[in-house]
Amino acid sequence: MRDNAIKEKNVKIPLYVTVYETISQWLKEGKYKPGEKLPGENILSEQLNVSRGTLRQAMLLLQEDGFIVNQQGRGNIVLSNQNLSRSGMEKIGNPIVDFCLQPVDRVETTVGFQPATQKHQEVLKLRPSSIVAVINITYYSGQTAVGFAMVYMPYEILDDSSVDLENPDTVYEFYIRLLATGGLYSDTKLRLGNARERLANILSIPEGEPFLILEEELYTEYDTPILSQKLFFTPEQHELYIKRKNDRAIKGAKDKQA
Amino acid sequence: MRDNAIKEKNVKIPLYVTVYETISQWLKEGKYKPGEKLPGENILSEQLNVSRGTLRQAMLLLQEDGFIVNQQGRGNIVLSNQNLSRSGMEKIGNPIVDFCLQPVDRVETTVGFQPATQKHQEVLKLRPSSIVAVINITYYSGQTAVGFAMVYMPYEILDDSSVDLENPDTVYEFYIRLLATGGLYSDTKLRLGNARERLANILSIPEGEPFLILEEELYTEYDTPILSQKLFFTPEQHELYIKRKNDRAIKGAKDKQA
DNA sequence: TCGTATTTGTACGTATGTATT
DNA sequence: AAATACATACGTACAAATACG
Repeated sequence: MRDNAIKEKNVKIPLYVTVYETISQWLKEGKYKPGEKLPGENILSEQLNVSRGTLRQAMLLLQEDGFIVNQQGRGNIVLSNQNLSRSGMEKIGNPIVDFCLQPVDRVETTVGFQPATQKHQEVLKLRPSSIVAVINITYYSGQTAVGFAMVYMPYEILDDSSVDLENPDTVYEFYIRLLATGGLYSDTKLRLGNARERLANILSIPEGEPFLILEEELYTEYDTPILSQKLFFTPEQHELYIKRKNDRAIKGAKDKQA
Repeated sequence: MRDNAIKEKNVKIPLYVTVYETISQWLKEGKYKPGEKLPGENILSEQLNVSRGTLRQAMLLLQEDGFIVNQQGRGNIVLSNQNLSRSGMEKIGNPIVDFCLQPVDRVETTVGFQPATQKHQEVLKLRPSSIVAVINITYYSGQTAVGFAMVYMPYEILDDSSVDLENPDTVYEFYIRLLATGGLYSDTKLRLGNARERLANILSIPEGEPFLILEEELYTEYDTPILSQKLFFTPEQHELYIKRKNDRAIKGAKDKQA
């Protein structure tokens, strides 16, 4: 395998990723069933012609994906948890679409620009003279609106990306691709609100009816703010899923609270 | 430092954890400020008298905690993000208490037992003859109830833990400690419900008023179910926070979707 | 119950590749 | 183009936890 990796075109895929893909393939094929133990790391690494260190990097990935757990002295055990279930709110995505009980089959997008308000300057770390793109999106399932989004983004981000700002659909595409970008994180707040006139109209629900509000800011891994948005959606048509998880206690560490 | 690690009492703390603690201490003290680069890995490892591999294990922990990011060719950059903000719904905890706008100053707990229903048998992977502990908890802020929890747990778990089953307060303590245990994960569903008579009474809200319902099952890292619970809480008094995060793209991997 | 074998965890060292400055 | 810095990969050795006879 080491030789293959060298010959392999010029698409530098790390060896441990290849190993990860090989083993996860095995698991999907049922070569090792849930509850079983994988062969020892020494054996596996020999079989795959990689060093044990490289194999262990692959094992780490397999663990993160919930394919296996490992325990010192026991081995690497396959989980049932082929965790096919769709990912939940713990990942960045589009909750209005992802968790809608009805299929969302149409969106309406409008794009506008305005000078950054005081709040935008703070949240998006912009200078006073900056321009902010305002994207409003209404989501429909059939004839009924199931959600509404107000997205604020520094103009520069859209500009740099060579999106056709005249075409709302391309802007929407860009927004969706942005949400799927790796290495982002958010601070998100979820609460319940009561429909005032405007939103009650958009979502076609009676005034005063409750609906869900999600407010969040998105950042890159370097802490650069890239987007601030406010989502409104109907509680009747949405069920949110979350996969919650506790940190695994660091073995030997007394206290990770500090 | 290698010598120290050997002499160090007999509390086997891995060296890389010690290194992690040292560096995170430096960052808290401001030895390196946000935006700055840490010294190179070779230099750092020499300074700390550890191998570069060990240092890199510590760096991994620092990244997971959001202290630094690193980029090939640039270096390890300190983030502003001293991530002091309390953790959100992405971690297992007690949302009724954690996200209540008012301080929760009193809980009332009742404990009962019943044979496992069909649903419990499925969810908690129990045999038909099993017994399930039913824990009901009402949370108060002053005189008003802000939340209510129905917790179902296999009797064996409580039994093994030598909890005084006659004393609801100890059972509550045990439940709270359980939630803080490392290595757990959950499947959680969040939706909105309308108060029927019983809950409307408990939460002292008008019948028909909306409130939040959180249903979840908790598992150990070995996929063993340990608890199933249903939480009800008032939307007016709660704001949920979530830190959402996208997987970091694996460098060189074409497609992790598979 | 007690060793012994097995299996993962930690730590070192070295070499080379690749991205950024 | 060269220097710097992180990324990958190999190999070795021993420690610690678990399983087993």
